[in-house]
Amino acid sequence: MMTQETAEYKIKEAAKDVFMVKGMAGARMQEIADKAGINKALLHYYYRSKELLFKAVFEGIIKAFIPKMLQLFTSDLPLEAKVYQMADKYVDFLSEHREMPLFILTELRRGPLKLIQTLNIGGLIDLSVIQRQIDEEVEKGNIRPITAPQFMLNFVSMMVFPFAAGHMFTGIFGVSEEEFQRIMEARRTEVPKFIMNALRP
Amino acid sequence: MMTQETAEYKIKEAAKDVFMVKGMAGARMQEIADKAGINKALLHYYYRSKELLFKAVFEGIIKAFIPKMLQLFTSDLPLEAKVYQMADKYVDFLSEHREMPLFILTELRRGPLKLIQTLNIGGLIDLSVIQRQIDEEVEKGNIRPITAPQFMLNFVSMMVFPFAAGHMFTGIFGVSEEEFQRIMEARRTEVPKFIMNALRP
DNA sequence: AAAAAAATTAACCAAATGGTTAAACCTAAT
DNA sequence: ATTAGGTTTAACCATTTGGTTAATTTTTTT
Repeated sequence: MMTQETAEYKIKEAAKDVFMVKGMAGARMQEIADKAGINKALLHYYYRSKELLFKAVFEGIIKAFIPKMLQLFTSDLPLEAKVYQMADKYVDFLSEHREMPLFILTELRRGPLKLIQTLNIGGLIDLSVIQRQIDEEVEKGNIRPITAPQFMLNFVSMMVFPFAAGHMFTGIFGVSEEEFQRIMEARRTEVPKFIMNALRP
Repeated sequence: MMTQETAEYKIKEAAKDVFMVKGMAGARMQEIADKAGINKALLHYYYRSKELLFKAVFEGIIKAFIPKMLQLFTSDLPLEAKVYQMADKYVDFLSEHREMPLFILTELRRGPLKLIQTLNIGGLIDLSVIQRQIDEEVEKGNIRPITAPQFMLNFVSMMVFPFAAGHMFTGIFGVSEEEFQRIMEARRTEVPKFIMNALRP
């Protein structure tokens, strides 16, 4: 069944596509209109300006993606399970939306930090939850100590960066598309294993 | 002592600054001219077009950065030493040029893959060198097996991503600028340790 | 010092681009 | 059928932007 064939929806989808690979600055309203199969004026009818359209798209993406992840992170699953589940979700999501990471990172550089801060997720992701969890495991002698920020950075880096660097990776190392996908798929379990190994006392 | 106060040089420096944070699409020739303290026409006098100017800048950056790294990677230092030295170089370089990663990644997405391939570094970085090195250590019982691509991805991810995501990181977790720097500095040794731990049999 | 060459600028130009307007077109209520 | 409201479009408009030109200034050569 078709998902909302309304013009407004088609515009937003087209905009998402274009913004995603060209970025705000590189995107052209005309291209979005073409891709949506409608007139350029209609863009402005539904979304007043490029800025607003972008904001709508960006907000949607951020809202759908980041909170889910961060919330999982601060859940109270056991550390190891959490790592495995998160990796799973990351690979699922990012395989589907490969240019999301690069898009978010680039656009975050110029402004919408306010947005992200306004967006409930801002400022106050509680790293202390993870830190406590780590400390507990350390106490029990299950893992060696690590600070929450370093832990987070390591994990998120290994999950997200390969997708952000996909082009470079395939380009420089001459890795084929299929092989790239296979490698990413493997990371679903390889990264958690890698991390848990690293944490062994 | 002043480094080359010639107009041509000042232009390239200004261009580097502007391109670096705004990207090719977002950069404005006027802004570059202003920043260089010269007339806009002079940009075209030295570098014919925006595209050419960008290419000059981009090429310079890529040429200075990537090959050095990759070459170190394929050197025949012992694996552990290599990891430590690379991490060192990464932190040195990226602390100095924080927006380099994001810049390269974004711009690589739209075209200059040819450039990177032309640029000797392309296509044929020999992962087999590392793979062999890994295999040797495995043979000796020093580390557990891992494929070279996964190893590379893990390492490069942990080194580069935090810089690419600097804005997001400080924004979302409310980490201060100084703290961010301290954390990055710590990674100079934390990441190598983390990796070597993970590889312990 | 004069001439030649190189560097630099102010004033323009054409194309691209975000945005607007007024008219046409549908669709649902009256 | 007519009207009213929302939807869609073609044609425009103003601004921005990369790029050019012709003249001026500075530097180098003779």
